[in-house]
Amino acid sequence: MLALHTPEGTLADVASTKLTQAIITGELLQGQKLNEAELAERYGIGRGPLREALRQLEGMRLVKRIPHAGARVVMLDRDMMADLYAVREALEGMACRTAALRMTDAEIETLRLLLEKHAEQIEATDGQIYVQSEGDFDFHYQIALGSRNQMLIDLLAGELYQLLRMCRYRTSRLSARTRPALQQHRHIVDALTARDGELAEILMRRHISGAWKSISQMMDEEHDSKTITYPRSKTASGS
Amino acid sequence: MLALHTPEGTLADVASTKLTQAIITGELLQGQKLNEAELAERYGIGRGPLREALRQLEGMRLVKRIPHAGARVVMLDRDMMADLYAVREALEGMACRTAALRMTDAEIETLRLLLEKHAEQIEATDGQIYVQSEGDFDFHYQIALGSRNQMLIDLLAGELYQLLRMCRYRTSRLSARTRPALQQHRHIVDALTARDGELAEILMRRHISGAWKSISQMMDEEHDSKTITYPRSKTASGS
DNA sequence: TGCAAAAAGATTGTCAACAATCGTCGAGAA
DNA sequence: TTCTCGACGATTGTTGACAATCTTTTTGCA
Repeated sequence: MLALHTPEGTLADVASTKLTQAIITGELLQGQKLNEAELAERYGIGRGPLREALRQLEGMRLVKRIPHAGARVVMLDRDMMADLYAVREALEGMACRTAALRMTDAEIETLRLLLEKHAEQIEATDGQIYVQSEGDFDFHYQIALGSRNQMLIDLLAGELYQLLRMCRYRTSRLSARTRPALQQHRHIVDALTARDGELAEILMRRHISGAWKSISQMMDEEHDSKTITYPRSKTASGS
Repeated sequence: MLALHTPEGTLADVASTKLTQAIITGELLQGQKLNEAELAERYGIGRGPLREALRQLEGMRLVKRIPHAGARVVMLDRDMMADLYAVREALEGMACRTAALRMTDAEIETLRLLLEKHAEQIEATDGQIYVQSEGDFDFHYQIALGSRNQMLIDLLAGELYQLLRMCRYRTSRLSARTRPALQQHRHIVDALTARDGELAEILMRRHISGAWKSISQMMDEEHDSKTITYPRSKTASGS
């Protein structure tokens, strides 16, 4: 009983978790075709459970299935990321406003301590850790929990955050705004402490839209240097 | 080639659609155990596709699966409905604000015509149709489409609206606010026409939170008359 | 009589083979 | 040479049987 060989119960759920990880880390590339037989082989399971896992990932918007044509890893292009951040802003803004009313004093205090830990990590690694690590998600996740809205929690934790982590892996070395982000987090906690829901929402929305502006801008620059513009006309795309 | 016998391609997708309908209409009761073999028999398919359909419904939050214990229809209790309406308010408010900027004049005009059709139906049926029918969803769905945010559209159309329709079937005869609702819809279209995103958002949020207050209040009254309070103490609950 | 444990039954999870469908490659005609 | 049609191969969709797990019933003991 040293180590339970499967983190969750069924093979389909295990496969679902592993696939999620593989997609987020980029081990499975964006737009890549997912061959059922090959994946089943790789994870040592039958195609039945694997298909169930794919259906689950489809629900999380990590893969797109087309009947009789197979599943592909979702293409997280710029438009989709923009949509994602817009939805996230609305949802987390609401979470923050609600959390200001419903979180216990103890929970808010825990949040503040969490930020202190983050601050230490930032100093220790000179600004590297905060954004890259999952630490940032802890903060946002704790606030989602604080809203006491189970549907909102599921929505954020189950779907949006997976896509968001996928964004991060793609753009991790682009954005290095760890210190301003931490400062914004601190201000949010202050608003929560003051039980000022409206302010907390505004700060959270600004925090998220700021993050998007930063990422968006960095993508522009990256884009210009590489010039991977998608072919807008069909000028001999074959060769 | 008169009629394609299956609306969608795979059996799993067909089953998914049928199950969704069965759950929403209450043919499958809330909290009811879903026996795989029995359902597969009923729909004339194997258990494989049926299990995939269940996994898909789980993603839509219409059923809750527990490993090795089967799937049950979700319990749409009052708390969950409150959560649902809160999330919906945030999401549709955002959709409305964005739609005010992105919808074409033609689309807004179409919306207005839609409302006129609704008005006729209301007069013809003396206030019955509007809320009960899917007509209301058309309006909200069109605005979601107008946001041009695919993620938001999927979220609303694919998940929240199903649950919402489930609410309706449970509380359809409770709420009869068809005329005020139509009037609110008209004001929203006016705001869209004026391209006033902020006002459009406010009006939509008020519309939705008003709907929830109405439903919530009616549930209270229904509740009091029936007195189905959950047992708060264990006073011989067995008999 | 009441409780606990074990066996029986039912249900879910998994697999491997079969059928249906789609994409591709090549042959033939314009 | 290029387009179309048809056959082949590969992949997905589906099924039924088997294994693992949970639930219920029954039996034995205190």
